Amino acid sequence: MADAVGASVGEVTRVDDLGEIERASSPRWVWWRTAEIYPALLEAGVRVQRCHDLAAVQSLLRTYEGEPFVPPQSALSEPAGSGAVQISLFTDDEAASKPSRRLGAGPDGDPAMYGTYFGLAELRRHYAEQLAHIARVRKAHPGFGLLVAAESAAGLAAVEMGRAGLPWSTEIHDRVLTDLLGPRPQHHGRPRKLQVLAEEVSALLAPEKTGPALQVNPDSPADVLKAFKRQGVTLTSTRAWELKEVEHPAVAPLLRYKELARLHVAHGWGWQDQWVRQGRFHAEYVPGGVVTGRWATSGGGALQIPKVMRACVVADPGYVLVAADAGQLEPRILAALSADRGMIAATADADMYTALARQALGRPEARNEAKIGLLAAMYGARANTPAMVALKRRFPQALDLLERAARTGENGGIVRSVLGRTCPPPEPTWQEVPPEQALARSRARGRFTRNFVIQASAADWANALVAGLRRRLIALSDRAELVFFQHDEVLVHAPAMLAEAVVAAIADSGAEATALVLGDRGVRIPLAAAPITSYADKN
DNA sequence: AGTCACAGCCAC
DNA sequence: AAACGTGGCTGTGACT
Repeated sequence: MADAVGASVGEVTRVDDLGEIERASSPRWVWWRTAEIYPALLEAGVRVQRCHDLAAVQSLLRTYEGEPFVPPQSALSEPAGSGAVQISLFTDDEAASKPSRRLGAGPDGDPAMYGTYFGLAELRRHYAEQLAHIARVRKAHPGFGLLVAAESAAGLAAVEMGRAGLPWSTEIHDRVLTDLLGPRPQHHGRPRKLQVLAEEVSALLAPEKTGPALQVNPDSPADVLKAFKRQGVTLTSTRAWELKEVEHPAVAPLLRYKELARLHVAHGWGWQDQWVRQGRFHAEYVPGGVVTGRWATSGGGALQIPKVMRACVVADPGYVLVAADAGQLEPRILAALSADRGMIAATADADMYTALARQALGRPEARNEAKIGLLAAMYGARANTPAMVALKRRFPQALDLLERAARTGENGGIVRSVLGRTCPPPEPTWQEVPPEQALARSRARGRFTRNFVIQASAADWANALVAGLRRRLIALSDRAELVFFQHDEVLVHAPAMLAEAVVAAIADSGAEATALVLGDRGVRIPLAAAPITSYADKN
């Protein structure tokens, strides 16, 4: 693989030379898409400190500046403090979908060594154009430069995380699955305990027939609805919360079946075969994969690991996992964005919801009402609970920010995160529907923009956290690795003797993210890091 | 045999 | 308690 990346145009730049340059000056490498280039560099042993991901930045700029310009896959580096641009170019024959010219055979006549002659000048022009655009955007949104840097850093962190993998004990995983489901079935098919539950459900819903074949397939909502109907129970869906309201002997085994079936199909042995190798769960992370700037994953479902499966995440012998999450990140972000003095004061409390309950409802024990009320306000609930009314009275500025974001969306406008990420505009034809649907669409758009300002700003903060933590971990040790990141929490796998240093690195990164993203607004975002052996031990 | 919308549940 | 934001993923069932 290393050979496939060491092509040249003009002056020769081999991957070894790239490593030399990186070690000597740690330039900001400029390239088209981190996910396409960086894995090969890591494979060749080159870890990069900084980059500018043109594709990622392009998508940040898209809602500010016209149509995207799509350059070929290439890379160049701009050494710090120098006007000269060192050029290297590496690509492989996956670039064949774009116009390319073969540069020559590799060491063994390997035809995989391709490159593009025309790409570099355009790439440099594109970079220059982006810098100019960024400078313009920064005049209105001073944080935008930070957003660009954090987004690019997140891309590097994501590739490194996917490569390192999350420590995953297949032994514990097998044990958890066997305890819950019975032994692994020989071929595919239901494990024993699932099969027993399925037969029980079927017998209770269709008692008139018996036999090896199921009369009711619990995986089929239509089947289940029909069966309940025959029993005189009318349901509008087979959702768990609706089934819980029903008194029928089949409900309990059906709910248990659904719970276990979910684990089996989504995180069972098949999942393990596909995604876990040599004790590591390797997922592919996609920073900015969500419109709000949150990360997504493609394959493996790393951002939806069920809580019961966290027991499978264990540190290697002699290592620890240092876990940290930002408690109640989104309401703290709301306090900062709105500069609501009462709500900012509440962020001093480790449990912000108790502080909100005390201030708005006069009862700290009403914590849960306050929590639900505020989350509902941030998500755009249709119903107005008493707690929401009380919150609005006590924290008018904060709730008003949400209302204004909603109005903007309802009117077809766009909103931005604190650092200047914009939400996508509505489709031009979004209101070309009957009037009653137009209103529903407008409301839905309002809920989206209402939530966007919070979720996207929280993602800004989290990306700044990841960028700072990555920088500190590189300085600390190659053996302290970021192995998991999920919206507002991080997991670092490190030698036990580095535990305290990692704890400090996380705390410092959190404080830095808060200062950089939210400025000096007096908002506190607690980020308590603690070394653990198993992810199940967190909190 | 592939594609797609939908239902439902997992995470935050 | 009810179904209100962002996603990924899987089986079903209708379709080509």
